[in-house]
Amino acid sequence: MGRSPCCSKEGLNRGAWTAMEDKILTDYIKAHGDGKWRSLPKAAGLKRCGKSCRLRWLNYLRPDIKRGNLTPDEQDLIIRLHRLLGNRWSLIAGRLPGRTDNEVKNYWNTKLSKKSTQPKESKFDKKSTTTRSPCNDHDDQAPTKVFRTKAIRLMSHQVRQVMINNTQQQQQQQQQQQQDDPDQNHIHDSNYNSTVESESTGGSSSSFSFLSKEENSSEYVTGFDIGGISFSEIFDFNDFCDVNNVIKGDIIGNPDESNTNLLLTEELMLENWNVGGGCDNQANMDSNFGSSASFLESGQDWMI
DNA sequence: AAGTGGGGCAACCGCCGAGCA
DNA sequence: ATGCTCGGCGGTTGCCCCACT
Repeated sequence: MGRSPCCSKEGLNRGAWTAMEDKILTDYIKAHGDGKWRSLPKAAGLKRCGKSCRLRWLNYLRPDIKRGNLTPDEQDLIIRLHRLLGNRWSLIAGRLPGRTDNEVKNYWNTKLSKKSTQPKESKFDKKSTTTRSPCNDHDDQAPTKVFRTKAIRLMSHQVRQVMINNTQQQQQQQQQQQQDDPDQNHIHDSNYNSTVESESTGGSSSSFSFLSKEENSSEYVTGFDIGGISFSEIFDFNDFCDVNNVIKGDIIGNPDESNTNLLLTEELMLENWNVGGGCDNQANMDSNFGSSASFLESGQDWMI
């Protein structure tokens, strides 16, 4: 026996929403706010399942929904995030302001999956559950494996701030190297006391630290673990540059600022892809993006 | 003009984890 | 500790439209 349906389907409308239903739902949510999806249909006088109402609101009726074709930049970002995150559409959509997971998913399944190739699984995928790939083009490949989203979200409740430190010596080294070769990919963010060096410079051992919410301490802790998983297992410090790019542009940056930051991140990511050796470095790229996925998961929870 | 196949997209389905009693 | 409810997610389905024959 399967599980019981989320709500009785008897007497409920199904299929496409009418303009009247849309108006009722919109008016109700504007007046009372969303949430309480189970009771909402009855309260609003809709003959719809609560889940259906939620989906309709989130995917279509929300005022901040951005309609229309995805821009080339958005398409490109979807491809890259998909390589990083797998079929975790909600996370990908979360990086595309105004776009819904359903829209991203549909777009991927109908268009981008044909454009994008997935040469190999990322390191990140190894700890994942197995799901069936939605992409028929890859049916002959191993099933896509992805992390379950919520397991990682726990992390964001425990860790509230990311601090990235370098020793003074390292900073001096980097300054020196920057003078020697300004084209190299050094990244410095004084606001967050982070200086991270790209692997193209040889991969120095930049350190980074975290402040826990509980401790609320100014002491930085390195080499901590989360739920028995050492952070060093997730991050490859030598390859941290790419992770930092994501942090700089996407996490620490205000996600609501949308395209400016979004594109900035894209440029940084692309820059490192190129600097890091392009296609020859694909394995590392996948590794790095896999590592950064855990940051992406937590979204603005990382921000203070 | 009618039939057919494919693309695009909205909506549904079932599973999972969090929260709560 | 356990069971239930709820919200959220990814996978899948089915309808509509359009291009092509």
